[in-house]
Amino acid sequence: MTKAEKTRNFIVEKTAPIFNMKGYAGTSLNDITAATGLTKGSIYGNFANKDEVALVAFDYNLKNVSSKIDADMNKQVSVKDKLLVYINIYQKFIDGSVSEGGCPVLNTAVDADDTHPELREKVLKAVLGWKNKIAKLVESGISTKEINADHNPEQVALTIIAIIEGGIMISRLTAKPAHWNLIMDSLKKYINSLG
Amino acid sequence: MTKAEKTRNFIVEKTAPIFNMKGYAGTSLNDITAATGLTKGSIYGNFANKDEVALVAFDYNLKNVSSKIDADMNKQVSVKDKLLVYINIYQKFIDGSVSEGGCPVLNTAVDADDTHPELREKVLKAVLGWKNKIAKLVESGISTKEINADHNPEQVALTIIAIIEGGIMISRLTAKPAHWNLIMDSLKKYINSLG
DNA sequence: GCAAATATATACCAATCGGTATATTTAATG
DNA sequence: CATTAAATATACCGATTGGTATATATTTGC
Repeated sequence: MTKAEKTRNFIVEKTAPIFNMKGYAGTSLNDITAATGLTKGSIYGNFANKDEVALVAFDYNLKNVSSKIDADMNKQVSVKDKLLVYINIYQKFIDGSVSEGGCPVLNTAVDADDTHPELREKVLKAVLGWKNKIAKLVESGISTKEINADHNPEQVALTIIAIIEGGIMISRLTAKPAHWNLIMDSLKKYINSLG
Repeated sequence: MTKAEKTRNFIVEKTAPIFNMKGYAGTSLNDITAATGLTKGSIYGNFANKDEVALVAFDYNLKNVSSKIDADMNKQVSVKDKLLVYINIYQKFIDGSVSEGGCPVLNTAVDADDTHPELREKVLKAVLGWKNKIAKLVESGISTKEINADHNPEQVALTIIAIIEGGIMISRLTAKPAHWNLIMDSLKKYINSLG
């Protein structure tokens, strides 16, 4: 790994939490230089512009989530246990012990929806990929009779994502872990009702 | 209504959709003057600063939602029918036929969570009030035997809000009405399963 | 260790940011 | 209609915005 690649990674690591907390418009180049200790010249030597930093930072934040989910999910065998992994992982996104600022999918979707087409496209792909992942999981559960065949895999996927993301919004806003627990209890019941 | 009050309302009406779409940091004073056709002097003659415009704009956006919900809810008699009102109302927030930029609660919660304490406080109160409203509705449903007594009213309230807000995030991002319909179908099943 | 290539810092740019003092216009009141 | 009070526009402020040209360090490959 060359020096520039290291610096690029360093910049992304340091700025990704800021973009996740403050959003695209709310994050200034001054924030970026302050967080990295580098100068503007150094930032622009490694990135074309602020947009590129934001786009790569989103990828970083997303991978931070998905890699943890994949790792924990691979430890589980049943479809239902795999789905329940989300509950434990996302809990860490509320207290900030994993990624500061909460879920990057929710944050970026709301932030970029009407303002930043490129960023919007990235988070759109992330949500659709997430949806397909859960849907295929449900399909495999149906084929092994673990899940009742009368369930629509896409609907199950969208419902799970909605509860998680809505739950994150509420729990981070109210800062009450009890709220998260109650919502996740509903999600557990929903997942267990699938078959 | 004096001239200044009219102008104040005018400014709020014109800027509220912008704050809802672009967020606090993303909305500039240039946006405000462009949307109103007024000058900066006129804006600052009616508001102390950008913050005050944003705070009043949030109140306006919130009332825009809640008044419509209250009106439709009063037409319904059963608790379950009252809860189902949310589905029809919020559908209009996705295609933009009511408030541009989607749900102000979701937008402001995500936007202001880590950045704007005053705005955060406002949306926090809105969510807690919403939660209490649904919880009391569920309690009354339990007392009339319409809803099974083994349900936790607060949990039901939080779950409904989470599904709605998560559903809005997904549906606005993917721009697929089918996604909203599938998620709301799950919400209908959930509400109907209450008793 | 030396040269070439790369990476970082300095100093600057025009544009825009939120905000304000003051002049001018408009509206309310006798 | 005249006077006063309120509302709006003009012109400006310093600070900050994202971005760049160029000089200076720092690596890298030989």
